[in-house]
Amino acid sequence: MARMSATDRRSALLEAAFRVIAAEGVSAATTRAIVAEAGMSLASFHYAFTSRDEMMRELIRHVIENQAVAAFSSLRYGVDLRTAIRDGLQAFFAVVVADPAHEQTMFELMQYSLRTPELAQLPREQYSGYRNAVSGLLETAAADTGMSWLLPLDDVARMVVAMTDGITLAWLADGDAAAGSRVIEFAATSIAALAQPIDTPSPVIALQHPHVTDTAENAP
Amino acid sequence: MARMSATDRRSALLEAAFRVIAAEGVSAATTRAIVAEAGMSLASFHYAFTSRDEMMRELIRHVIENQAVAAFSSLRYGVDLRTAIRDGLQAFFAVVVADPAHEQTMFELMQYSLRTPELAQLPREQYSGYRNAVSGLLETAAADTGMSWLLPLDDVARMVVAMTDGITLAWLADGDAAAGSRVIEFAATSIAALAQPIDTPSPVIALQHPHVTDTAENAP
DNA sequence: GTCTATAAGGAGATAGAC
DNA sequence: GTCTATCTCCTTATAGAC
Repeated sequence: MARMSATDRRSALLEAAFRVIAAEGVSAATTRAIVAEAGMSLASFHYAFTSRDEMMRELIRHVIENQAVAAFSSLRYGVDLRTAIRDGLQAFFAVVVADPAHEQTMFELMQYSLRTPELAQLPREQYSGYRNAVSGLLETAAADTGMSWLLPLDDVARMVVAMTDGITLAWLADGDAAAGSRVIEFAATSIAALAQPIDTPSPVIALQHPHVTDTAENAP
Repeated sequence: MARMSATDRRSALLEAAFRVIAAEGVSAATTRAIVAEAGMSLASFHYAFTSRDEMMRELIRHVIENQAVAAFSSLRYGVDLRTAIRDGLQAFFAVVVADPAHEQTMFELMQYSLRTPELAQLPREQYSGYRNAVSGLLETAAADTGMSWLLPLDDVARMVVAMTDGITLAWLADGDAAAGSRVIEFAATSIAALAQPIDTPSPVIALQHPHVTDTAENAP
């Protein structure tokens, strides 16, 4: 193999590892399978990384930082809030359906992190990142349509992330994309109902949320 | 080890396997780890099962058939629909929080199934089972409170299952149980809004669901 | 029927030639 | 720097004593 900088070799191996995992799962991502995918010799792997564990840590950190929530960004203007949310969710779902292995890999890497003590806090950062991205979009969407959220923005984002995860997982399980789209239609309505027109003088609290059960946090 | 019938030995090994997976993940569930957990010798494993693969198939079939959705069943009577749904969701979530390893194991076994060609159709049955169980509860809850669903019951169940999956996954990631409970409060309101009083003569379609995007099913 | 001992192969990691 | 060849460990599975 031609000479490559250590940095390039690391990148090439990380990309190869992701492809192997997407195609065959984490358990199939052996060092041998990864170097074969990257077209390198086995020794090159340990020249670039001190161990397979180190590579997995790097891979997970990388995918968490570079997660493409870009799908959401296709916000249309001049539509009502529900339509904006609906479009965003359907666009996200279309990306999932077009590349199911990618989302499945994200779930697998999350499981791997949760099972690896030194990586166990990464999913927390990952979900915090999801919520931040979604919060920004929700804020923009509400502002553009003259609405304001009746709940803390982060909680609305939590609900949106929960819906996308739930719909994605169900689709990975049963492959019924039409049903996923139907659920998105209802979900968009539900989420839009968590906002009210901004020019309403007296805040109308139409939602019931009498009390939140006291449940202690666990120690992840 | 004392004599055991082959059936008892299989059951004991399946339970031991589940415990090992719950504690350390699928990748740690080697035949050696499983027989150690069950207090047997390695040879006993292959006396009960022809291979580790066969044991995993049996384990997954078993957990899918015996999944405890019993948590939902704590339906209170004499309350409104939203409260009934809220109670059910909070009861489910309390079970998850009390035994996180169990839910994590269910997700891991689902991933394993999806990655194993001959088991790849099991998650479909699993989710169909979830929806059937939830549908029954939703039907009862609506009937008891004099309400009727504005959407196909199966679609409402889909939304409930998506919410529970999404909330569970987020909690496994970040351990914020209070946030999970808050989302449940909002979700219960949203889901209850998909029903209307049964004695309303003219059906009031309050929901917007203009059109469902045509998305073809994938081939799982 | 249940065990110990071992076969056969795949894994991560490294030595040492070039 | 990059390779081939190899070390060592751990895996599933089985042979054969009892």
